[in-house]
Amino acid sequence: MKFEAQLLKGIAPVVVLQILSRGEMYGYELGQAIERRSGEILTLGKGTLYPLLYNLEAKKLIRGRWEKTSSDRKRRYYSITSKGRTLLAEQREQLKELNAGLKLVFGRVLYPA
Amino acid sequence: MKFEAQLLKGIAPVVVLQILSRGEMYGYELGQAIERRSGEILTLGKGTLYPLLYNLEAKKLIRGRWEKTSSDRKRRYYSITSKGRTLLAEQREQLKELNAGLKLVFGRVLYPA
DNA sequence: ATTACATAGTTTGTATAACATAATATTTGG
DNA sequence: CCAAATATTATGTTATACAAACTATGTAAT
Repeated sequence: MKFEAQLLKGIAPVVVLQILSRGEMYGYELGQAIERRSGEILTLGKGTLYPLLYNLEAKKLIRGRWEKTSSDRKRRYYSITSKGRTLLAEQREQLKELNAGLKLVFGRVLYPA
Repeated sequence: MKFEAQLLKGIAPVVVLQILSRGEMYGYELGQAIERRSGEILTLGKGTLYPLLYNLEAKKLIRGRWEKTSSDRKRRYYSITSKGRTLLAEQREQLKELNAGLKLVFGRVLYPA
């Protein structure tokens, strides 16, 4: 689906960026937050979430730092970068457009009056 | 993203089923219809659309038949099956749910009051 | 008439998203 | 002490969506 498909397949990264835009978080916490903040509708398996985080970090959209809790429990905290914020803003625009397109196709069925 | 991801990656099939639910169409026509009915927002490349149609037909969600126009121009017309309608109804429900989840995550940013 | 463009469909190869699963290791509750 | 929850890493699989190349016909313009 043209550039919109990129967004569709890329819905997970946008959600991650959106959640991180509110503040720093570590992977496991982020996974929980996605579930909680979406009303238990969105869920990212760890096999999806962690590789995604590595990928976003490699692209410099987020930045990670290690922290040790009481006695050696290691956590990697991620925060969104300015590059990440820029992309997030763009993707939200595209999400809006996609929404408009779906609304046209599915009409009242999907978006009741 | 759990079962929702299936839907996300599977947005193309749902769109195809939705459009076909209004009446029979052939591949090329369907491609045009998707663009037109989505306000030029959604686009399926032929490298995506045709293989998708073969796949949907193999799953008996749509049914195809050949037709020849004036002088040997061949077209394959597709219509949705009852199995396809059942799936479409289910997927629309999931699309609705997904929408609810995204609304919670992105709030006013994406869905202005 | 020839060129060019739109129509119509098939096929191949590629990138990568999302997933399940297994492995490793720590913390907390019963 | 054992089980469950926490926390991260790594491997392998499936399927999407895509571009691009290919075949072929219909039509409009030059």
